Amino acid sequence: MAAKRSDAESKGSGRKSAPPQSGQEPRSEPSLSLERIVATAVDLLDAEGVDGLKMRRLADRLGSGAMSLYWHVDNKEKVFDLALDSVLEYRALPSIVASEDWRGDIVHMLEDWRASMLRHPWSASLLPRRALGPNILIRLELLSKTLSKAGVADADLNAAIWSLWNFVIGATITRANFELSDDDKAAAQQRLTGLSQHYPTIERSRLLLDNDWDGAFRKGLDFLLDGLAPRQ
Amino acid sequence: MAAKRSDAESKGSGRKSAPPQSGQEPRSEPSLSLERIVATAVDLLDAEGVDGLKMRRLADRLGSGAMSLYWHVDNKEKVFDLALDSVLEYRALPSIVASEDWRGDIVHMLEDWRASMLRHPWSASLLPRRALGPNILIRLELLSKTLSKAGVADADLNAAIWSLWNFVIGATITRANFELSDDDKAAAQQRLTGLSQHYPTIERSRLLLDNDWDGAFRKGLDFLLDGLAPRQ
DNA sequence: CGATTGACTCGTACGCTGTACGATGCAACT
DNA sequence: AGTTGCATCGTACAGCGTACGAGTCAATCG
Repeated sequence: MAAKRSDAESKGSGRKSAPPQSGQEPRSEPSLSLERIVATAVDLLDAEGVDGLKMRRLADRLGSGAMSLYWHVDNKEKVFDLALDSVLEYRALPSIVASEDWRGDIVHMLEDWRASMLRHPWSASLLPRRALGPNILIRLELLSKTLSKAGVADADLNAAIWSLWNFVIGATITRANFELSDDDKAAAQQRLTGLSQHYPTIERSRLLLDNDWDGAFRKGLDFLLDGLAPRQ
Repeated sequence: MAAKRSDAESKGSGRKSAPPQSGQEPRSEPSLSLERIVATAVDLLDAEGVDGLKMRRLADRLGSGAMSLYWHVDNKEKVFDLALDSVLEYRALPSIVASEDWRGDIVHMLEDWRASMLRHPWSASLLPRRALGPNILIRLELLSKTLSKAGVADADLNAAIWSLWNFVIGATITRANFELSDDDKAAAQQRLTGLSQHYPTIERSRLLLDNDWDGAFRKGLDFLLDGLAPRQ
């Protein structure tokens, strides 16, 4: 019977109960809400990783029964979608609309993007496999507008955007997952040393150990941007 | 009691029964083997995706009971590791050792890498989250050696390798997942059209629809390689 | 030769998962 | 007072990974 919620659009809004007009509480707020569920899901994901998000555990944290969540959310998949997009919000610099420094604008947005995902290491691997939420679309729109302004030809525009997307995604996923397992890294290098006749070069350069992710990200980004629209 | 198998090293080998010396079968071959399990797992993954790989279903395909698999394999995770690495094998061009065309060698290897993963769309998203198997290490070794030969400074070598890694990973994951859902893409673009006041630029360029993945990959790769070691 | 061993397979069972279904409570409106 | 609709929860079910122990069969040993 009950028609369920299922706002469909975006993550927020939807609370319908009007604020109290007079002094006292007219209705006790429902204890659950989409916002609270999503925020708690993010916390749980941060703490336990993708595999650690279980509906029962999420409900426990919220102090509710597992099935209560399904009033606010269609299924577990949607929880991932909402948690993901909620983490990707971007407030563009106010300067950005009229900025002459298109390159700085792009670098700022992409570094913020990467930083946001690294703050929630589960998010990067989720992003390419799920629907594009509004927050990520805003970033793409900004990218498109800025590159266009920078003089990238219309014919190259989409390729340019996807190149930057690919680079950011790849860099962040890799960084997030390597970061989580220092022991494994050491073990891998150890194993490498034992097999140094097979992999002499990467063994010598200690590829698996001392990698300057942040530096490599900036460098690669510069290479890419140079190629896309050479600095004059 | 039984000490189990658990070869630990690599994917292959391990079969111990000697071939028949005389005319007739000396022992009936065990019906299961690591090779057969891994090959069947790859098939199942190709057909049903990551979520479709269940131990029981894998056993069904092999005509065995589910628990028989655990004699050959520690757990389900290991099945993923083995399937993944088995799909990343690379036979370098024989020319490559002495080749002067370092750029061609790298492009060839990276395009082959990407093509291998696209043939098994589940593999790309798995790669950055799992241990580095021997086949992927061979590719990294080749990359390192070739870039070194191309004149990349030792100090930049690791950054260069990871930049290429990031780009290939990101491009392949994105392509593999977008490729799987044409309907979703159309729906997204549809939704975009409805909201064109929010995303005018990407709506106009039809970013979500007509994207030349292969072309964008080649372009981005060229930009990156230009930046890493400019053509003389 | 019978007894033993080790490689290999499988049936059963347990705890955990996502979620369908229906019952319940409660505020607001008719 | 009765009805409606929002919100919550208990129970139940099918399916999952896999621990455990029993079973089979060839090779080996005494």
